[in-house]
Amino acid sequence: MLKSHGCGEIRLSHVGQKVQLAGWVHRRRDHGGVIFIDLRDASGRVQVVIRSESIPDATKSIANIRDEYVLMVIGEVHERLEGSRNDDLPTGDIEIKVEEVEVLNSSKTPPFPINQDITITESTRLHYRYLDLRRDRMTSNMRLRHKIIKHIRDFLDERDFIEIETPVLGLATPEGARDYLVPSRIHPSSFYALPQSPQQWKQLLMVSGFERYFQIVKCYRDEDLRADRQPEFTQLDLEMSFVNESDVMQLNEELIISLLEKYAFGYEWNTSFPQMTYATAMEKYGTDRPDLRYGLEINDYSDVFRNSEFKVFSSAIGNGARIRGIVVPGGATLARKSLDSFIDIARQAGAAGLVWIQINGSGSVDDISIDDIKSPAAKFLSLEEIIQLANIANAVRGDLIILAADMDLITSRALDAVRRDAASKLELINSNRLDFVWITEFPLFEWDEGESRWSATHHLFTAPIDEDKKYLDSDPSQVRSRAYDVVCNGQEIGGGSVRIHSRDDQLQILHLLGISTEDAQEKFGHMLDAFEFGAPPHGGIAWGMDRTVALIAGEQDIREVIAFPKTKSAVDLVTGAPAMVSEDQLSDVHISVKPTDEVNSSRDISEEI
RNA sequence: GGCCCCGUAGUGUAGCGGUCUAACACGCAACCCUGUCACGGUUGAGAUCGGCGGUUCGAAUCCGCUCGGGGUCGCCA
Repeated sequence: MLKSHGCGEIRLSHVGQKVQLAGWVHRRRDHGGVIFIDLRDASGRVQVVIRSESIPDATKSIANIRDEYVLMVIGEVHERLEGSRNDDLPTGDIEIKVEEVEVLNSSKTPPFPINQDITITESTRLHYRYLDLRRDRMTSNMRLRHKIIKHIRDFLDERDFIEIETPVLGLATPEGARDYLVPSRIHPSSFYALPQSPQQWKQLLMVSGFERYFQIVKCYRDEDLRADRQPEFTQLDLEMSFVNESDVMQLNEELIISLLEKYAFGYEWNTSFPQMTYATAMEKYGTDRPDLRYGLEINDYSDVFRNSEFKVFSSAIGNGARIRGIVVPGGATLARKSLDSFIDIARQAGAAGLVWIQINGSGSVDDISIDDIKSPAAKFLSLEEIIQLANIANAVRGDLIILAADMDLITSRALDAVRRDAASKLELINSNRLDFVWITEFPLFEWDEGESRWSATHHLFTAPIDEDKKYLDSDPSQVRSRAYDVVCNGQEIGGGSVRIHSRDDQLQILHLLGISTEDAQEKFGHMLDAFEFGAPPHGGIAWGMDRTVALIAGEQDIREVIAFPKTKSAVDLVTGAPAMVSEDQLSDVHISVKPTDEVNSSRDISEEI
């Protein structure tokens, strides 16, 4: 080893010892005759002091040392002089008096500062990701990620789970996300698909009798990216036999809480997670991943307007719509601009518009006069209606009521969007909270307008709730599933279900999804066959590890907890992947590529960043 | 694929039709400095404003296209 200690390990107890350290120059302070260098390595930082008089022949080369140079130093640990300690540094009580210095490598001036936490353009960071990862923020995120993953492995190991690796090269499946394909060299015209998740393998492992399996594993989906979505991402995949939903939920709840207790500093959370049905979530929050850190619940105010003179509302109700809305406490002070932006947001979500009502003045809402009301619909609404509305809504003066009239699907989307925007505008979000909730009883199917057929909401191995099986033939929309999602602060971080384990039941679902027996046998024959050999009842869950780590790290973007993430257009800026390959490589895998006019020479920019 | 935001020295920003031969901070270079820790001081170099085209007497500033980054909808079982 080129070092006897880590820079960050040295303490008062080492005073008097001779140590050999190696690391990077984090910062230097050159005072002429004495140079202070904060030397950084993976363990932390320590101040080393170089006096020209103690190393006379190296004086010149030492003066040339710059940030990010790699040094090896030998010296004695000294207690710092009174008054020159640094309380911000764990090693701040001591310093190293250098006797020998060796420059192991020099460094160009980095493209962005390593020793400061400042905002840098995403593309520059990604291009020089190896330097970005030197920065404290990324270093601590990576270490946190490691700790979390290790904790999960230990936790599950203690509970008799075993981690089993499953294939990366697999069979493309219909349904679900677009697959990443890998051409086969040995079998012309045939392709593997990268796994969207090890779903089928883990179910087969249950048939094999392992009973408790998990895997921390990369999954791949060729879909468009988001701040919380990468084309390759990491799942904690887990499956258990002889369980029902509550067994899986309870175990995972324990796991999450044990993680939070250890790593989620500065946050508060519920010690047991509430459960909410999908129907309730949609009714109260307009979404299946509600953010419970604030109120602003959606309510139904149709009764107030059933016979209203305001035809926009009353006729909508006549056409089967409902009037739903939220009360924004203190919203009466919001400026017109904010109110207009709510309308924009609602329109983007597909609503025709919104009606907002601000209630001003003081005193009981029962004494509201028309002068207290500010609303574009003021002249269409009667005072009685507004008073009735305020009472039902528990609104007080100073509040804002936002109403939307449409079919539930539309009002849910619109009010969800407005609710989130209002919460952030009025700063109602307590950022110290982690509010977890289980969402249950999802619909098993959703109607796919584009393809005019039913598709699986969760995935096609999810079991229906027993009492709803009677609707499978008559009205699939009525069938609820035994699926559950873990949602935290408005973000889905995991989801799972109790699975189907009988061949007949599975075939029935496949048929309902429009998959013929023949296709079913071709694409899912292995599952159907396996179910005939004593498949145990089983269920499981998969968590988005990137999202989980980001949540605990307090990061909004999963890129911040992934060492080498891809850009929004799925490009790796470090290596430039994806890129064209040689004709030889293509011919090996029996592929000929369509000539493209604009064979992108788009990689040019990466050189000059 | 739709909509939206961003792109100015190495980095982060300012400038948003003429006074910009582009400003500020950090960084960088040189010199000075033996106790600093975002060290300090003096001096200096460095961008033609992502690219292309257009409007205009005149463009970093307006318009179009394009490239790149990001957000969002679709999509993501």
